[in-house]
Amino acid sequence: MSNRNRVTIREVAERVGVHPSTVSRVLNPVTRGRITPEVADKVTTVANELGYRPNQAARGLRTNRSSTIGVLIPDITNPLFPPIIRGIEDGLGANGYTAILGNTDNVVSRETDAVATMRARQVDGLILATARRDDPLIAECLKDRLPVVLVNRTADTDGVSSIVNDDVLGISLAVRHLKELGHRRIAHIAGPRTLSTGNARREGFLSVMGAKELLTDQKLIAETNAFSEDEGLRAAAQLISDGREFTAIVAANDLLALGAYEAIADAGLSCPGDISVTGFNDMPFVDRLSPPLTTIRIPHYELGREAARRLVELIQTPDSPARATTLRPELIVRGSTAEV
Amino acid sequence: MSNRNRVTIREVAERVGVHPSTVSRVLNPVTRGRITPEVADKVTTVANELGYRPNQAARGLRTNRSSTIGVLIPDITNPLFPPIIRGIEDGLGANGYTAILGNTDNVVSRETDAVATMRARQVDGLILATARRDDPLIAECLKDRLPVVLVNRTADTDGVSSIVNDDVLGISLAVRHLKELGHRRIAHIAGPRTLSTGNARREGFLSVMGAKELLTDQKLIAETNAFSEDEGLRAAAQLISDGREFTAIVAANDLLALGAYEAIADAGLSCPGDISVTGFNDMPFVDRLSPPLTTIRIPHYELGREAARRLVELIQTPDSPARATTLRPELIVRGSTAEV
DNA sequence: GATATACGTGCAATCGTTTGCACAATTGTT
DNA sequence: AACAATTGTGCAAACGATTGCACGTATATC
Repeated sequence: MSNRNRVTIREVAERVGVHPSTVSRVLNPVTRGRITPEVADKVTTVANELGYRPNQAARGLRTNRSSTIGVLIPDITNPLFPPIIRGIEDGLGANGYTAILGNTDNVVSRETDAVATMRARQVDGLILATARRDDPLIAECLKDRLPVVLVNRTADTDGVSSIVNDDVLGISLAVRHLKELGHRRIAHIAGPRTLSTGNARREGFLSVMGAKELLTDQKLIAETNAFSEDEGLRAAAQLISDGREFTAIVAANDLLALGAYEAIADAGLSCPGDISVTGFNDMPFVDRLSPPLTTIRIPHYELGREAARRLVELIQTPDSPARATTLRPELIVRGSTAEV
Repeated sequence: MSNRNRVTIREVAERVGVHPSTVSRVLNPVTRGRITPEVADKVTTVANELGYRPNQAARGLRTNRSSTIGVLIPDITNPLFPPIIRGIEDGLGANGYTAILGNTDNVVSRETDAVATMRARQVDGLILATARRDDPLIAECLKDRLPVVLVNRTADTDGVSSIVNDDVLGISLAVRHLKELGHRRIAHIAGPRTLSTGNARREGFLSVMGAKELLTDQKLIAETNAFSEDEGLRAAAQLISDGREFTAIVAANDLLALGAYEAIADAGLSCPGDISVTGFNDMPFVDRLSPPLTTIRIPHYELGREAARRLVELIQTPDSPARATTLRPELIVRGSTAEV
């Protein structure tokens, strides 16, 4: 359609009686100073009158920048991600960038695919919430000098900036809380080791239990393949049926904790009467469960916001050194934990 | 950066020994038929070898299309929207389009703002989940012949396509269910009249109650200013304190129903023992509340998917007539409703 | 076998901005 | 007062893809 956003820089120039390049310079904050204020004023008023909006495609073609950032997440439907995305979009928007989203469903091929289409769209950078610990995509982006920031998860590759929650601290908050309630034998439902969050929380649990000289016992750690309710149920059921003694479960994630709720009920036990449970993430509505879930609140919005900030910084200063930022989580005590 | 996505159509052409325009024609499905299969094969293989990806900015500049769609939602953090967005993105992606999101927080100025930046980015169309019943933005887009589809909400403006849930049917499912349980005096916590969902559900309630010859009573409808838990609490508390007799509440939305839960508890009553409650939306985790919420499930993903499909159709056939599509909701019976 | 038609490909203009270079006008220097 | 330095603006060439037009060759028509 021809009349859609039709006012160009040339029309503005003609109306004012100057050359298009002058208009361009006026509209670019960096070069505005080089133009006589009088002319500049005239240009800006006419531009506003006509409702001029620079054509991003033309600009992008010339400058090889798109003011667009690709954001990869596993699945927007997972309640973990909306606040992160919101933080990212707010942070990018404040700097004139726009995000385009890609859902990967944790499928590697969809991830490479999404990155390819995003790069075809000349994204100026990438924010990845999908990183696996050994993600080849990251190295590739670094090689091509495409700015990348990891959020929520980190990777083993170095040279890449990441913004993550302090998982070790989070786990230690949970363990300390349980310890204060008198718990000594504490089990852990661990997340997948291939994900940095699963790994870090697992390591955190081991080290905290050791450091605090509480009882750490390999048999009290149940492994899972995914952060899902089903896996939580399976893992907790196994812990219970193994007959090991424990009075509390630290789950690596709220969904795993929900699964644990079910397993406990299935075994005819009660939470927190027989077994206390803690989660991780503080997802929406876990305060409405029965019992309301004691969990670790992650500053998701800030995670996203900080990732955006960091990426913009990286675009403006391409060779600034990689930095791993951790944000502090918070213990939220509710009804799923009680004294022994 | 020069080496980022550096392979152009010209390089492919040189490698094959043909003119760039030939390469372009090969790569465009519409014009591929016009060139010798032999040459075409050579071009495609070389293009693949070199990993050629068309520069979207250049293409967009020339064709005045961006393959980008603007999606406006109130707040991605509201659990209602992620599945809709996912549906939209899947639907758009299947057709080569990419979505850019804008959160408006239901603030009018942010909405106009977001539309402006999106149009500067030459979006090929807009999907609005933010429409108020009298939204001037819609008329403006229609005037400028920018394809628009409304999703989840509809507007009074005509000439615009919309994909919404069948709210009247949804409410009637809830009412019929309650009637079958023996309820006769049923109250309604209505949503804001300025939103089509609030309005339609309210109208639906009135007509169904009338049609079913159950008792409709203006005093049994409590108005709210927003779809929020607080407003639900306030409205339900008022219904209760007014001393009107009723045995069930049909809430226009799950959050309002949650507020009703609180009001019922505050009044020392029990749900469903004293008062049955139904919600609307089937948000995540309402099955984990106590009592688990009986509610109306909206096909959110399909709503989004259908909106994307419709918009693509509208882009391809700009003058196809506007169509209002309603998708059928489903009654999900859980523990918050019981026999009188 | 001559002319008409179709076909495949090349040519070149174009989309709207940005930006290095050039040039004129102004100001400063001695 | 002559020359140098500075300043403000214009000029024109990109960026990479698409597409109407033209042209030469192969095929069809009689």
